[in-house]
Amino acid sequence: MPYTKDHKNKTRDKILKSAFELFTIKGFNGVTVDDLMKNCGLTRGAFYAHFSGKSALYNEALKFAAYTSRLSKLKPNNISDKTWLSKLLDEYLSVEHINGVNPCPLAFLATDIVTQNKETKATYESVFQGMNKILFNYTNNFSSCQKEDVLSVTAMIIGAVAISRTLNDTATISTLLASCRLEAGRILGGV
Amino acid sequence: MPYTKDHKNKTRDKILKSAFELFTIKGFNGVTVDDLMKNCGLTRGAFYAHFSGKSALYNEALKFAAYTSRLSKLKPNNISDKTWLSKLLDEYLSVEHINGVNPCPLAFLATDIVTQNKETKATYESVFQGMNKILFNYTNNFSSCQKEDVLSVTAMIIGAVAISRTLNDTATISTLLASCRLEAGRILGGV
DNA sequence: GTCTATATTGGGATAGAC
DNA sequence: GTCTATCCCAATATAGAC
Repeated sequence: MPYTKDHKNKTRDKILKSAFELFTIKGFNGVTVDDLMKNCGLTRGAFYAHFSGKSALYNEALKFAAYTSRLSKLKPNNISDKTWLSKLLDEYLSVEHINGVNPCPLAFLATDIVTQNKETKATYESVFQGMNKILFNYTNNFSSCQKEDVLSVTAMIIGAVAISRTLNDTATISTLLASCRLEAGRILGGV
Repeated sequence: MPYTKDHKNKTRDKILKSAFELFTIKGFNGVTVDDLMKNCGLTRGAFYAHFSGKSALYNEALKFAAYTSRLSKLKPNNISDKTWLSKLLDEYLSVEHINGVNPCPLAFLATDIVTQNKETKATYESVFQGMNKILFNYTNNFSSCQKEDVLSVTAMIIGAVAISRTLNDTATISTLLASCRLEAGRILGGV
């Protein structure tokens, strides 16, 4: 066999990773299938052996990004929930994140989702619910904060990242991220 | 004169208003000049009598939206800063806003801005700074809250609106908006 | 200032060879 | 599974009439 199943899966993952990166930078309509495949060292024709079209790819890329995001990482056993949560917030509200290191799809694709089909919107919605569940679970052991409080923190940190990406002034970005880090920690119960 | 200067200005404003609406729904690359002009009852050719191109229009539409936004409204003299601020937060975090009534460009265009040129990004940045100044000014008389606190509130309410637009479940939207309204009021000093 | 017509470019998707 | 070649449609922008 010239092309094994393993090879196909690797190619598929390469396309997904590359697609998500490009979508976060240029948006759905700013990315062409040609861009995408060139970015993987492949050509346009090969794309349709993996995905039915660009919309289906977008949905898959969103799932892929959520699955591999920093918030989905498992907490090591030797670390407390509180310490781990603090670390996650630090990473989420970091300049590295703004600059595109393992970007959170909720923040990087936010307004782009409005133009997508029902399936993709549903995926985004469930990723959002998942993020709230993850944060809430970590707060349970040491804090009395409610699900509603977590919702407001989620909105704040997603907003902070989304806005920071549009700004040019690095001082403003740093202040914005630091302010939200403080306030988020406070709302969640002294993190 | 068959076409007066006044007529041209009215047409220009009609294009700007219509353009901003379409951009918030479909994003920059999702809107064509043809869509735009049909939405105003005009044809494509006439567009270039008003704007040098789609990018220039986007920038102008952003300025237009900021200038006519609810946050830019002047406070009536017979209302206290605190009451007015409370009203602004209520409106900003309302279902009507999510559904597109006088939308805030900061929330509705957030990730779309990343793909724009320097001029448009600079406009967005100054609108963001303007929003923070407005909120901060209203808090001065009755609260000890700092500029940094206002920044975190701005991120939260922009994030809340941007996320709410992507969600399908109306219960989640209501809870999200209400939670952020409460938290934002608390951070700003009991509003 | 606004219209119709058109030049030109580019992208999504498919066909068929290897 | 991936390649090249091609079909088809759409979009930006301009030209020239009124």
